[in-house]
Amino acid sequence: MNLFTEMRALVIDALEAMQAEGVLPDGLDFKNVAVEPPRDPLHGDMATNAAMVLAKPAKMKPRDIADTLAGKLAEDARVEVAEVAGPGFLNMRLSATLWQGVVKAALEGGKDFGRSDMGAGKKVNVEYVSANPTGPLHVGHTRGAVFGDALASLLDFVGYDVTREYYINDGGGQVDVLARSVYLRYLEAHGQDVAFEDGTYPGDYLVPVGEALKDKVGDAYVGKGEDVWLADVRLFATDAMMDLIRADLKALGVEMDVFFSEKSLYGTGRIEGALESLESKGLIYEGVLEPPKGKKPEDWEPREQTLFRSTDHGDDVDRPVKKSDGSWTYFAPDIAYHYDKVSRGFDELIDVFGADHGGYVKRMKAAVSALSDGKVSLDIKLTQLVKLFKNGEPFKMSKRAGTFVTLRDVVDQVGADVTRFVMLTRKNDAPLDFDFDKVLEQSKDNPVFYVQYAHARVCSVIRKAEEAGIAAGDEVLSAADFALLDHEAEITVAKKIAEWPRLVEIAGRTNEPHRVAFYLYELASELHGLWNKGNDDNSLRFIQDNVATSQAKIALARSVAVVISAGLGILGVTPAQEMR
RNA sequence: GCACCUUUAGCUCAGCUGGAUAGAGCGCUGCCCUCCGAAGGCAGAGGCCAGAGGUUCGAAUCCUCUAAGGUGCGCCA
Repeated sequence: MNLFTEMRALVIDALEAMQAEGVLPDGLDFKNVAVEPPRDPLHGDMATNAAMVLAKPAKMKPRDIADTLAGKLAEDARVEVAEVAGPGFLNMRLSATLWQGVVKAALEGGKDFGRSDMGAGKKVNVEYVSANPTGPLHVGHTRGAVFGDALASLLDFVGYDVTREYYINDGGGQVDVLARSVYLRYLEAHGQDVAFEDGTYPGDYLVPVGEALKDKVGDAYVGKGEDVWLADVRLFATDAMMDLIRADLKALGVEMDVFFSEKSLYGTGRIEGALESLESKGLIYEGVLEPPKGKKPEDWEPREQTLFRSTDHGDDVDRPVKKSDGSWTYFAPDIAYHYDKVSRGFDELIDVFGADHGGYVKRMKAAVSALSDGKVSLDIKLTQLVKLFKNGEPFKMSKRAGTFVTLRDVVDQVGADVTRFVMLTRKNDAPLDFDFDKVLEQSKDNPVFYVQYAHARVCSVIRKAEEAGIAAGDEVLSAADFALLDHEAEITVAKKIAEWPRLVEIAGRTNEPHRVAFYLYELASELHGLWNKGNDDNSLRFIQDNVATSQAKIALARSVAVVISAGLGILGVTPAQEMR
């Protein structure tokens, strides 16, 4: 139930009636007619731009349209006042009954209040994290993980059929490096002194992997050449790393539906198949690329390569799919992977990358556009850097100094809930400051606390009410006499709740889960505001002498908690029952 | 050199995919607690929405150009 779409329908009905009466000409396009909350609440509860949008095509003055429309709208019981203002805005003030009904709807809807069928069950694939399986996840991955996961939940909430997916880069050279590094740890486990040279991973996290390898194969690989052990150790090591990564993700509350292995594309004809598809469209050719201007690599030599004509689909230059020695570039399996996603019947694809992969956006979009003949859309969301702080001081990460911060470090120190919420308090493409101390602060400065506190306060009210012998279960509350919620301050809160169904649709349409976090902050602020008014005005306190009045007021508070809980659910955060 | 992202109050950031007098928190100024709901509350000051053009009834939002910062740019994935 979205009150704004409901009222928009009413406006459209009225406009059509005006057409039937000959007041408005036929053949008008109502697409741009919007019903929105006005910026200034003094203007009313909802405003429509209908008169201004239609003035030109109808060859009429905005005010003439608006006057007639206002008269029609005022006939509806839900509309208290409809008046024309400014350049032709039509402001509506809606009846208290309508807002009181929102409270009831929220209570009855529970965690599903605001759920939408906007996505119409379309299949969408959200790919995120996709970190190389060479070590534990770090802070940058954490943001991508939280963002992707919240986005997936959000899309589910607005009616998409969502698949959460992780692409394992286990096909390239870096897993050989991993295997060699594990081999060194393996030798170490056998008591040998080893040196970690450039091009190996010296991290401690491989020590147990080396030991586990020793447990598995004994000394079979000691003193042997790579031809004997590399393939086996590579598999062993990537499996171990994926176990580690899966555990890291789980600690953060992220669970994938699909782990897709890059390796599975090799030697199975799948890369060839994807490229054949492009070739059949005439998008593959042999050619020589121009060197990048300005900054010319010193060892640049023109050479002929197999190229993908991505410029036909919006890219700036064509991209190589084969190296000069004939092997695939990293882009080729990427194409094959997205071809696979298209083949699996997804209507929409979303990739979540770190901002350092911004350069791949156009070529991936070009590939998906070419592979699906423009039928499947690909949206790529880039997550910007996370800057770490401790006590307000920048915290520099350095692998050598041992101050490299992993996902696990963050979750262990501040918890998954706080981590997730904070990571969503910025737009994905804006840099994020993360201060280990501030995020745990229990004050109004801290949005995590502020929202959690609002939820906890409601829980506390309900506990107190029940102690006082007032029934306050959801079933009882949904049957409360909502007409008792007649104070302006209470209606204001109800109006904020009414925005929730609209908000999630906007957030879903723009693929921006941070909007949920900001909304929750505003909603929490409304509750705290009402609470504070109770300090001055006893009649605004939730628990009153009269049971029916109490139940109505508690129902309002509870409806706030319900929406906070649903919102936090989308963000993957557990609502707090009490603050400790 | 090119592409993408960013630029909004002193600071950190929202801003509904074009709407009315651009918002929030912090900070600042001034009020408000003997107690019953102050881990606070109320009020106020603070803006050339980086700059310049354009599109239209209407622009922080869309287009072009410029400036500053960031990320990338063929045998690394």
